[in-house]
Amino acid sequence: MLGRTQRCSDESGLKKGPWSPEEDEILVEYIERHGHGSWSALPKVAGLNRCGKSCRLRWNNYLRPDIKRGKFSQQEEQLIINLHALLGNKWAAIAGHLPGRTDNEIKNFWNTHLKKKLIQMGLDPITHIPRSDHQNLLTNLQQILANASIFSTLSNTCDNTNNALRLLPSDATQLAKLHLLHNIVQYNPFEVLGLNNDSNLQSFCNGTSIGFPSQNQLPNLHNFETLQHLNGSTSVAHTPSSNSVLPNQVSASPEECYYSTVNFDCMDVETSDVYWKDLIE
DNA sequence: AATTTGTCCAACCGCCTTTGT
DNA sequence: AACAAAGGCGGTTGGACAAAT
Repeated sequence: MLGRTQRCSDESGLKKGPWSPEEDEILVEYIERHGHGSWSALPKVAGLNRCGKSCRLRWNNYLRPDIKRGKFSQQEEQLIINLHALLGNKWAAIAGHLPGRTDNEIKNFWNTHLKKKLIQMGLDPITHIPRSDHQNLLTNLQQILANASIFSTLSNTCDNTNNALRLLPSDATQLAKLHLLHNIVQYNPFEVLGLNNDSNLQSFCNGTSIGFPSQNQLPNLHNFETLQHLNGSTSVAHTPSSNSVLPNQVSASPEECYYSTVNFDCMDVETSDVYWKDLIE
């Protein structure tokens, strides 16, 4: 409805722009004493020449006592990337999982740091999957092969009690190849290869299908069940191939964790299966 | 030293949703 | 059910500052 929300700028004489220390003091003092109550009424009763919306923003993004300041930690960075892969640009929802951080702060951090980081890694910052345009194909290839190398190293040095995370070097290479194939054809490679049902996949794994690797050359697809399950059970708009077996989450730092299956091992309790399941439900 | 370019982030804008009448 | 007001959210902007030329 046109004009339903009165804009701050429409209200004559109300101050705009940066807040002065005096204004901050008035706002903080008022809210500490009375709570914010109705934001639209607050400026008048508190004695501020601002619109309510501006006061709410100032309080929520800057003056609130529980706001955490300073650099984002590696864990926070990782969490933002993973949450963004699941939720997209739902900054408020993402902020809900990072105590002390505001949606504005996270949004700014994403736009100035994380987005560029993903692009540098050859990943689409919206979908979190490798970019498939021609300009990025070679970058992708290099990236994927590098990933394969580090992934296999990581797999072999991982905690031996976690068998699900152990991959042979050839598995990692094979995974990289599949990943690349996925990029090129822009479809789920298992679908393209006719491996999207159990019996075909079984024959693929047994090496009875023509021209493809035998069982011991395949990555342990079981590792991706969690993500596959999550992708399949949500309507997240940013998951172009919802039944893809390839993970679409990336680590905050390439040198640390390459795929989310490994990330689960690197991250704290918040990244457990139950956590993610609850999150998207 | 002066100018240009790039980066960061607080704050604004406009749209959508929720709530109250 | 219809409407209006308020709250909430995501996209964008513009000014301050730093780095590069």
